[in-house]
Amino acid sequence: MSAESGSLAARTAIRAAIRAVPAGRVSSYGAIAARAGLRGRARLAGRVLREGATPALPWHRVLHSDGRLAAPPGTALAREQMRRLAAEGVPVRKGRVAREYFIDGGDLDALLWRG
DNA sequence: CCCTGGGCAATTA
DNA sequence: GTAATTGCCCAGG
Repeated sequence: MSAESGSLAARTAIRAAIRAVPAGRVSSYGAIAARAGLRGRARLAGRVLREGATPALPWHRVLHSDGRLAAPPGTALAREQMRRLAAEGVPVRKGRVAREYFIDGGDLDALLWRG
């Protein structure tokens, strides 16, 4: 059975994974997708955030594996993301967040942050 | 140590 | 076939 049989199920799992990220911590698309059981579908996670961004969905806690913001600097979106992260105690320097703030420790191999 | 550029692999709508 | 809020590699300064 292909896990993609239900894109809806995949999106639901991704949303749950994002909501599982506590304030003051961030995660990457890859980690979110893996956490949702969709290892290797980081892109799907990004699309879910972009298409299904809801107030209850902490999209601002999802960044690139490098720690950079998902949106390019200069955009209202990036500004909002940096602003929210800083409000939670996550300093953003040059549109980038320190790896120590990543819930996965900065390694997709060591993710399993499902604690 | 930090940053920039370009390219490639895989998946979904 | 195209585009997308990806991830990782290499090289240079």
